[in-house]
Order: sequence, then structure tokens, then C-alpha cells
Amino acid sequence: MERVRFAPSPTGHLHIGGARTALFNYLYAKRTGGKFIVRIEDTDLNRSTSESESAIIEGLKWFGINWDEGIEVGGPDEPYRSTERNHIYEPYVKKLLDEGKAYYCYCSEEEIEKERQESLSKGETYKYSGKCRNLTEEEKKELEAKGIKPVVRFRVPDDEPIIIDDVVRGKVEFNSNDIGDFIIVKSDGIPVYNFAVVIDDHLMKITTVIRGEEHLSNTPRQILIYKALGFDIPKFAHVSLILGKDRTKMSKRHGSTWVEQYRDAGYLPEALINFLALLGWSPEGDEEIFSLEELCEKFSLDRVVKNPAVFDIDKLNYINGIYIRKSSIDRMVDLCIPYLKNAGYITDEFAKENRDWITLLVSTFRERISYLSEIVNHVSILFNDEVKLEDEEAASVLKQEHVEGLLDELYDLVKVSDKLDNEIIQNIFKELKNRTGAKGKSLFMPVRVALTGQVHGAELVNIIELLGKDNVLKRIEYTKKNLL
RNA sequence: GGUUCUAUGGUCUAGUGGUUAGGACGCCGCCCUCUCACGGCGGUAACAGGGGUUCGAAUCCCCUUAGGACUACCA
Repeated sequence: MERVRFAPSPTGHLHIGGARTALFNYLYAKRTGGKFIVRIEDTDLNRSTSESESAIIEGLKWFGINWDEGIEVGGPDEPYRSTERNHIYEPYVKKLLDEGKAYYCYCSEEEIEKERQESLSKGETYKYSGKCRNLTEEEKKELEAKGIKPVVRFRVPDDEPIIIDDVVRGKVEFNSNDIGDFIIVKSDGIPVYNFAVVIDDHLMKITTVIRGEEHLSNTPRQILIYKALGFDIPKFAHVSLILGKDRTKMSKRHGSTWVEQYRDAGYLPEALINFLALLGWSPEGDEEIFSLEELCEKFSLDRVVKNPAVFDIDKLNYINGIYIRKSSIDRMVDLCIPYLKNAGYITDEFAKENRDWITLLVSTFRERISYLSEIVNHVSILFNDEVKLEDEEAASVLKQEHVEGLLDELYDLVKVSDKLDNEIIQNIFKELKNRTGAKGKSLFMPVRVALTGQVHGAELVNIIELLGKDNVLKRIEYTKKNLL
């Protein structure tokens, strides 16, 4: 059975790239009937925070990506946070030390940094000198007496080819000569990520490691550890990165990079998932719109491409728009209310008492937005009491000769009806047409401009219904007085 | 600099030796329509360059170029 995992380090929000990695792992597990594990790799004490841990977990939950074993849900390999697994790593470090496959190193960071700078200035690649490789017991005692806390370094074997048979990239070959003895346990006794992942993945019986390409160059180090410990090496699948418009790794400079930011802007989780799935993976047919369930059935690592993908917000907007339009109106209303509230257009109380009105508003405007927060831009025309002419074109519509008479008739018609609903408004337009002889554009446009100040916009009948009788009358008065 | 990955329209991609190089986003046009949007239809646009291999290369090999990742007591 396949066992895969997502092992984020809690040093920030759930990044869009991390989300895709998690998604691919999840989809692969579902597709193969395997298990998906979520583990927190918090070996970096300085940068890890519990806030980001929960942010990441919340992000996954928001997507509807759940896991079979791991943090919060538990499982056979508890705990699922590496800082709590120190006692688990210890024996493996000891084993390596005892077998001479690792050794204590007392070099100071300053010393190492100096060596690094030197080789850098000479244009060489830095490799640890191996100075502490063969320290005698006496020398170690002496160094320790000075109070130096050693790190543990892995003794990298000479001239050993390391071949990764990557599921998505094919064979990738490294040579151990290019790798210096690297640190596996920091001086504070905490193992370094590269070491902890190996132990964790092994103990959790991970069969396929699906992760971002940024880890590809770490993989030889990890394979060396697998070999030294006599562990079976899992399959690796390195998925290429998501790039910004300038083709560098997506970062803050490129705009929103956290899933939280997309959620807040009003992107739907299923849309983001659909979009992310299409970044680096493609389905077999021409169809592109898939639910999470459908993706679970279709996903396959064979169809993951090697080349990096540029994050295209236009396409995301397109996909999100599709989901906004096809979701239940009730859900959209619930999701839009916070934006309307935030903009100061409605209150909680109003929302409770006027659900039908908000429903009409959302269904009127949802076909013109690509993300939910955009709705506030469109509805502003309903809430400003004064009609503002948008441009010259709008002004010229009102300058037509028949407009004043048209507005007078409209005023009368609205005034005598006790309420305005869709049918009544339709009838008012019919009657208006009879009385004035105006039809089509010359009938509707002046009304639209008189009421909204714009020559374009949503279904006019809906706008009138949303405005309501009083507002319509007020606006006609205002327009006649100020804009004609 | 070193190690390593990548290369089909502006973007995401299909394609695994013989295709009029397919789809999607974007853009443009038409239709629908009071307008805009939605929707429908149509169009625009690509195999980075150079060498091979082959009867035949987007597809296989090499070089060049361009871009990316890594190069920490970070992950």
C-alpha cells in the first residue's frame, strides 16, 4: 500500500506551492487507495511557531484535504511533530556514531564561515574540510572541557555515485565527492531536517516522497543516510516549482502567495484546488473543471510534468468565476455577507432580516465577479444616494430630448405602484414604452443612467428591484434636478 | 562559481519518430442583449538556436543559449 506524506515546517503560512504539494500527495493517496500522513517538521526552533502550524493545518482543512494519520488526528507513529520525536532520533545518531559513519565536530560557526568565504573567493565550491573527522578521545575531551558543544557530522563516503530514480524527473545522478560532511545534529542536540525526515519517513513507512523540486539537491544527502542506516529507500517524486510572472520562485513580490490571502479575497477552495491541480499536472481529455473527488479518480504521477509553471492569476480568476456561478446561491450569499459588511453596506442585523434582498443582490452580481470581494465594487451604485455620472457617454444619454418626459412618466408609474417586484417592473417598462413611444436602447439606457449614473451594468430590472420604490423615486428626483 | 533541473503560442498544457501540432486562459471578432458581464460561436498565436541519428524529427543524441533550484548548526 502506498503511504505518502506532507511534512511542512511551520515557519510561515501555507504557501501556494506547499498547498499544491499537499494536494498532489493527497490525490495520489486517494487514487492509489493509500494513506496520507501530515507531519510537522519543526526542527528549526528559531523559526517554527505554533501560529504557523495552525495556519497550515487550517489551510489544509479549508481545502477539504484531510489526512489519515498525523498531527491532530493521531496514528501509529505518534508524535507527529519532530521536536517531540527527539528520543526517537537519538538511537540512530548513536548507531551512526558507533559505526564511525558520523562524528563529532567542534569547529565553530565562525571558523566554518571563514573557510566558506575563502573557498568562495577562490571560486571553489565549499566543502567541509573534514578537520574533526579523526579526533582522538583525548582531543575530544579537551575540546569539550573548553565548553564547546559539538555538532554531529555525517561522514560522506568517497566517490560514490548516488542515483535518484525520480518518478517525475527520471534518473538524476550525483556524486558524493560534491558533498561535504554535513551536519545531522545541531549543537543544541536537535537533528537537522535532512536527518529527521529520513528517520521519520522510514519509521512512518513512507513509500513515495512527493515534494517540491527545491528538495532535489537535498536528496543525495538523505539517500546517504538511508544507506548508512540500512533503510529501504523510498521512491521520490520531485514536483517542479510554481513561479511568479518573472519566472522566479513565487514569493511576496509576486503578490499573494499564501492560500489565506486567496481565501480572504474570496477565492473558493474548490476553485483553487482545481487551478493548482492543473499546474504541473494535466488530465487526459480536454475537460479542465474538476471537483476534488473527480481529481482523486483522475490524478496520476505519470502525468505530472517536469517543467516549472508560472502562476497565472487570469486563469485562476476564470476558474473561480465558474465555481462562483455554479455554486448554490445560498452558499454564495453566506460567503458574500462578510464582504458587504466590511464595506459598511450592511450590518449583521440587516443581513438576518433581509436575506431575500441579499440573495437577489448576490445572484444579480455574481456573474460579473471572479472573486467574492469584488462584489463590493459592483454594488456600490446601490448605496450611494447621489447619482454620479460615470463619464461623458453617460451624460450624453441624459441629454437626449425625450429623457425628461420619460423620467416623469417613470416617476408616476413607480409612485402609483405599492411595491416593486420583477413582474411589476416589467409591466412598468411596458407601460412606459406605450406612453412615450421609446423602446429598446432609448427606453432602457436613460433609466439606467438616471438611476446608476453608468451606461453599463447588471440587469436593470434587478437593479430597480434592489433599489426599491423609495430610492428609485429619490434618484429620479435627484437626476432631474441635478443632471438634466 | 559549483552541483543539478528545465525548455511547445504571452500563460497552463496535449503530444513519446510520420498530426493541417490539439485543448484551456488571455486577447480580438460575431451572436445573445438596453449596456456591461455571463453564455455560445469563430479567430489570433508555439515546437529557443545549431549540429547530428533517421527515408522521416516537437519527439532520440550532442553543443549553445536562456531560465530555475540548491549551495546554512533553514526547510
